[in-house]
Amino acid sequence: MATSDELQESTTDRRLPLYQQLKDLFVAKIRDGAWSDAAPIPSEIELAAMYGVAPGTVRRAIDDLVAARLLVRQQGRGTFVRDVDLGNALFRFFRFTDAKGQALLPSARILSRRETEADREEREHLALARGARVLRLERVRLVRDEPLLFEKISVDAHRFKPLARIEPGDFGDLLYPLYQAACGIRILRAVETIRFGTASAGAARHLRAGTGTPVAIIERQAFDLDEQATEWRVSQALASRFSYSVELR
Amino acid sequence: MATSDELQESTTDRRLPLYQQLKDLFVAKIRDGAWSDAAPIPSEIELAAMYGVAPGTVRRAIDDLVAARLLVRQQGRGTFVRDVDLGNALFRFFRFTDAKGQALLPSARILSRRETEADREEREHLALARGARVLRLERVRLVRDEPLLFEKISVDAHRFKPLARIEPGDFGDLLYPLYQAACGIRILRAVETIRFGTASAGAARHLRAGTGTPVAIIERQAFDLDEQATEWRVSQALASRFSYSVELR
DNA sequence: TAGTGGTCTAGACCACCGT
DNA sequence: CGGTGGTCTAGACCACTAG
Repeated sequence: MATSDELQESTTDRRLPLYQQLKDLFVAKIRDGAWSDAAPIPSEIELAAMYGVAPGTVRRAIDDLVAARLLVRQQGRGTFVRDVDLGNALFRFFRFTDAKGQALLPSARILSRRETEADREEREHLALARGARVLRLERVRLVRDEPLLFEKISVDAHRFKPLARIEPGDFGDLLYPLYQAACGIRILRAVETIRFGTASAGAARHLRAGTGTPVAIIERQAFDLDEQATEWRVSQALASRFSYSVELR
Repeated sequence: MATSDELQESTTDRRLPLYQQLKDLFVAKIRDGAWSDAAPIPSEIELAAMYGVAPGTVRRAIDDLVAARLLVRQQGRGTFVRDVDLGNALFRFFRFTDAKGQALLPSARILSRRETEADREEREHLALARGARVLRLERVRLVRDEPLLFEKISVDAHRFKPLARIEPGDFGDLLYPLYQAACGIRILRAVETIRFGTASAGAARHLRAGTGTPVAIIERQAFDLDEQATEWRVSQALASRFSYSVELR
């Protein structure tokens, strides 16, 4: 059972505002799985009593984590750890659309999985040391059984060790829910860069086109809830069928 | 001088939470220019007294408008209407990068300005009635004096009437600050769609390339602070030099 | 009906800014 | 120094959910 000393004993910086310390503590609970999405987290009044702070202070911390998409409130029911699977998790990062701008619903097939030493580019984009090992995936994504996207995905082999023990056929269509379920890693944010080029031999084969066919190249660096660079992805899509939609705020 | 009756008399729905009504009222003040970026808005305590609510309620409303990028707080100084010009206004919507992913700093040159009847596409993307008139701009954006982007921009001629009286040479490099200064219209949000095609005759000429040269086509629909579709923009960029970066959350 | 989050109040004290 | 926003407290009552 948590006590009112837990805040004092935790590693959070005591010079920070109380609600910040609470946030750090709550994020740790989510990361470590102490709070799961199975049941509501303790009520605001309980949390206030646990940590010896006013309910308004707890509320402020929870507000921030709701804004950061880590928690969801449900009036009358409680506050829950956000389920990554839930709702439109797909369309948060998958921005491909048809010619009319309508979102596409893709499926996925893993082509290969291999552990190897990280190359220079991977070390750079995953903040790894020389000699570190990565897990590399190749994947196609299909819409109505037509290949739309060829992806090369790299992650830190050490952090993603559980992934080596799961059959690629059981990965499912979405990797981020898998990362969370199998490795306890939550992707919160990503940066994508789009440019145009010509298809590599591998991409061309899997996209059923000739080498040198025009493609859109999408590079993605994804970050987890500790802001650590966690996944590096380079995708190719046939330029002739490429359409990508994004909201700027 | 505002009185405590102003909330009751305003058009905001009185069934809404108080802080929501305050937000609506504050947004109206910003839209109408009653609050400008020249001086701080009234202090939280003053606002609470003006409208007969608790300071915490005012604070909640201001918090939301800060999150929506309409206001900025400055501890010890006051709260200010956000200056669109300020800081990185450019890079909020301009997502073009060099080959290394570094943001590019473009200038702009207006090529033409013309008022005409809206075509079907413009009516659709600007929510205009048949027969409505639009102001059409053509523009090139340059990086180090090299043309990077050819843009066709359409806005409601009626709402943007002041723009017809300003010399295009005086428009400056950024349109959204101009929209605000000249027309009191603030762009808050935009949706962009990227695809791949071949250059139109006009675009090719201004990008110094042949007709049919591969280009990236970027369509943008921009919305103002009332969520009204306000600007419709179709841009073309040489595919060979196109690079576009965006953060997904 | 009991318990949850949602709204709102009415203060206190602190950190920061300009004068 | 006085005034601003930043943090924090300690309640009240309402709206919603589940049993």
